[in-house]
Amino acid sequence: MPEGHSVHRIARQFERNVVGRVVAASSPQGRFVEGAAVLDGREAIEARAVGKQMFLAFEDDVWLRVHLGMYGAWDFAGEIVVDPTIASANGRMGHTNQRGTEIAPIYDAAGENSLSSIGAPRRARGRVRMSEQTTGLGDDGAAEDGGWPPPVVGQVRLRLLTDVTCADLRGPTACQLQTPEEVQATIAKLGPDPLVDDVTEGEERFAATVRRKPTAIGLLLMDQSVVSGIGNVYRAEMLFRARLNPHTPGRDVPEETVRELWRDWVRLLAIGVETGQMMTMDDLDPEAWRRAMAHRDDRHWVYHRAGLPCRVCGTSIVLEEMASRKLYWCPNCQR
DNA sequence: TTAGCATGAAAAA
DNA sequence: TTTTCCTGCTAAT
Repeated sequence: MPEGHSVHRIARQFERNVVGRVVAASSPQGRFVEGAAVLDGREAIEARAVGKQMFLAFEDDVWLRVHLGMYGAWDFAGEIVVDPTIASANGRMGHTNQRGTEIAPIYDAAGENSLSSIGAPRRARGRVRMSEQTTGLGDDGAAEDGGWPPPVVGQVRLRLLTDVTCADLRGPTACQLQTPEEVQATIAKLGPDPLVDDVTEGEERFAATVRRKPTAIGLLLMDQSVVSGIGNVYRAEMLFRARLNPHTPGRDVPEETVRELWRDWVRLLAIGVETGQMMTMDDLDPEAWRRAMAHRDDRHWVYHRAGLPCRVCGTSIVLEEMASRKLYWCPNCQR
């Protein structure tokens, strides 16, 4: 259930482990057999993330578009080259066994192969390891548990196998092949992404869009055509950080506040990509931060805190449905 | 064993 | 605005 930061990390993972290699593609689940057949035997050329979507380019202008939706996840196994920023993230956390980390080796029953999952928190357990040079990879012929390739577990829509890395995709909302033109069309529909677009131009686009809409800002932040990558957690947290009432029509939000929202997203996304965590209480002092991170439910200002006292004013955090998604906010701080 | 839930979005109405 | 789809975890039974 990734928001934008996770998708950028996934793309980074593909760049390090899959791009530049020929893949063996298959659809163990059977629901992407034709697409897998097209990809099979092609070299991956490029990985690109825009908002919550990832695009993987292969030889001969064949592109794979993946949107994980709420349930999707990529599981990596084998010799996984982990981005060095993960080390700094872990160092900052000060934990070796935290929950909620997006890249976490998981050991199978044999205790040999390591698996790493990015995307859904359901896989986010186990120890974070800095050096991912995995042991236990059998020779090419080995097909037993703990061997190579790893056994298929559960519903795997698409498996991309290189000589040393296995990437399994499960539960995506979208998984399709596209032409370069179709990729461009998909991207054209998306609002600015701070890690894709020039941040100054992005700010102008975002501000111009928001300032002419009568729609509630709480809806606009979730609208991927307005701004890319923000999901339900970041929405709630950003509105609180801006002390902004979610129901305020976009056109009524002061210009400077709109721009500050964009700059906050630029900041939060960068932190999220670097750490793999949705750090929205980044202004806490180190000790408070340590305490907050020790408990999964202490990480947010308002998200998932319905009925609990606001961290700033003590008012009970409100939970309401907005466009059939849960919205958390403080009616006192966010006027 | 089952029901309910989740960091999403497109189609249907 | 409501329904539908995608998957797996967890609390309740």
